[in-house]
Amino acid sequence: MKKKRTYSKYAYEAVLLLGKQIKLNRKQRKWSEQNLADRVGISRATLKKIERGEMSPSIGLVFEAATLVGVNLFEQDKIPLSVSIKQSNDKIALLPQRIQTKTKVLDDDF
Amino acid sequence: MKKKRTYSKYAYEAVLLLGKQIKLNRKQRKWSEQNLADRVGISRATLKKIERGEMSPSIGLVFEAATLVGVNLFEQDKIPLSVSIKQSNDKIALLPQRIQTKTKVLDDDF
DNA sequence: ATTTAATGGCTATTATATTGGCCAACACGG
DNA sequence: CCGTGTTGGCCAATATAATAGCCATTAAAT
Repeated sequence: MKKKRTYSKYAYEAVLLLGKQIKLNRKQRKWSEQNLADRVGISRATLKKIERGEMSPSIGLVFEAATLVGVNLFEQDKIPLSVSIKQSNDKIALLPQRIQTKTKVLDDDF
Repeated sequence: MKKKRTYSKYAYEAVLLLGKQIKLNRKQRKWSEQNLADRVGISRATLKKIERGEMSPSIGLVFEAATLVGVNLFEQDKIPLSVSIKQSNDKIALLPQRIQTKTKVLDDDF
């Protein structure tokens, strides 16, 4: 029995778009599925899932495929990813390290 | 025995950046790990892998988490993803449906 | 028209992700 | 300072992804 998982429409579309972009770039480079799969180090079956926009493949494999065909993740162009990572780290450091939930029942003990 | 897989530096950084952004946005919303994990419908352990930037989680779960905390995938802002998907489709349609590899040995049979 | 290889779909097997649970450390608010 | 809940790490069990391999179809090149 399969566990059915639900995703938001936006997530579905984002994964699908990424897959399409990979397929497009692969074709523009005139690489066959098998060719790209070999470069990424995965099976052709998995690559097909990726290009089809399925939710199951690991993000590492998807991003690696995207990288190899030259799809711009984050379209930052200007800023290197390493810099963006550092910026995120800095912002995170400014926030409290732990979240506080007020589970405290104030006067709800009716 | 584990199979070791290699990824390009860019892919590593892209996954890591996405994880950082998710963590940052989660904290800005004052959601605990458990809170976000519940919303996504995954375990806290998996969410931690996502925020740590590990390559193994499925792209569906990562993108769903990103979506729920409001991380802009593709930062397109202007164009809806559905439109971008269509554009990709159109471009793909213009390309030959199959790739041709010239395996033909022309005069290399020395 | 013929040949070659790319693509799509399927299955069984193996590898790996995901889970749930537990523990320890500690940050935050009272 | 105390209590509570967050966070981080680890493990065994289970669910699922990834693989290899095969077959059928058909686009592309000769």
